[in-house]
Amino acid sequence: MTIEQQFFNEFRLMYRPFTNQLNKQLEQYQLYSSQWAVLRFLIDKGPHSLVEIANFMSIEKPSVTRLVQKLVELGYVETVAGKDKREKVVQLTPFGENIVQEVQEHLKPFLEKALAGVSKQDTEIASRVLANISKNIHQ
Amino acid sequence: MTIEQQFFNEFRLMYRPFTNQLNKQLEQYQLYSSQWAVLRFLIDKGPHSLVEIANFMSIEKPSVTRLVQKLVELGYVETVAGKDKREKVVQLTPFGENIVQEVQEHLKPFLEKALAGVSKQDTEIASRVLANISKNIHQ
DNA sequence: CATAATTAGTTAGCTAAGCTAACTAATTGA
DNA sequence: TCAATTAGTTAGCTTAGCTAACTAATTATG
Repeated sequence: MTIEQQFFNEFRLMYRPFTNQLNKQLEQYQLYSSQWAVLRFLIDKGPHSLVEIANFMSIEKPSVTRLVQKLVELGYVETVAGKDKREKVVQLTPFGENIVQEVQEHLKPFLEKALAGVSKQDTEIASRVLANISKNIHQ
Repeated sequence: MTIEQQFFNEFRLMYRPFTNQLNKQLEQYQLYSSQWAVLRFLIDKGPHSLVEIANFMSIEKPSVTRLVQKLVELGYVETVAGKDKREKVVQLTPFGENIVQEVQEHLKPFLEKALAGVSKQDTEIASRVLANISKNIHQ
């Protein structure tokens, strides 16, 4: 087995258990990891349209529509008119911003436990490797 | 954003595009990435029962039943009696072994392209980080 | 040793997290 | 001006799981 194969193997083996555990951590906020990813994007990069969210997350527009609909229902985000009459800009509500802060705090020990025994340097390297792959794969 | 958050962010952002592209690569063999993961396990670790496959992949037994059913249909694997009358041991057919070799070869350039610009050392580090997380997360 | 508990596997039906196709409404460009 | 493009939606499908409830076989216990 080549090192490339090894890497993608480990990647796949980690994905499901991690996402399951993350979803458990998010349950009390009525969030799934996919919805949380949208909130994370909004807090990190500010308000964005649905198409921009879709592009960033590499998912299709209808998927974003549903994620955002759910987050609106929960009162975590709201949509406002964009520069177009077509465009809808999604932004966090004040309540949503509080929730995001709270979730960040709540997740901290979980993420730290997941990375226990891994040095900052190695975490950074792994992070860069993943970003690099995204870049290589894109298009 | 902490480095831990950054890492898991990159992880999530990479997952879908990578899996989509991998599924495209596997299409000509009538395989999905989940089925390919089973074949990979069998070629690497030899014949195993359904429960053993489930444990290794961190998925539930019914999910394995379906994956294996499909692989049997394709003629890539067969099941033989285990030491028990209950146990079914899954093993590659000679045809399946050929296919796995062929797929490995076919995927090589794809995986190399995905990891282009990443050093062997960094790939290894990232690989170890992922394995470490799997270990930390496990139950 | 009989029966209770456990284990391997299956079936049925559900869910998360996407997808494509086809549409409307608004905008842009030839 | 009207054709093409773009933002967003709805409907319905798919992958890759899941849980609950079951059968058949095995193991442990009173």
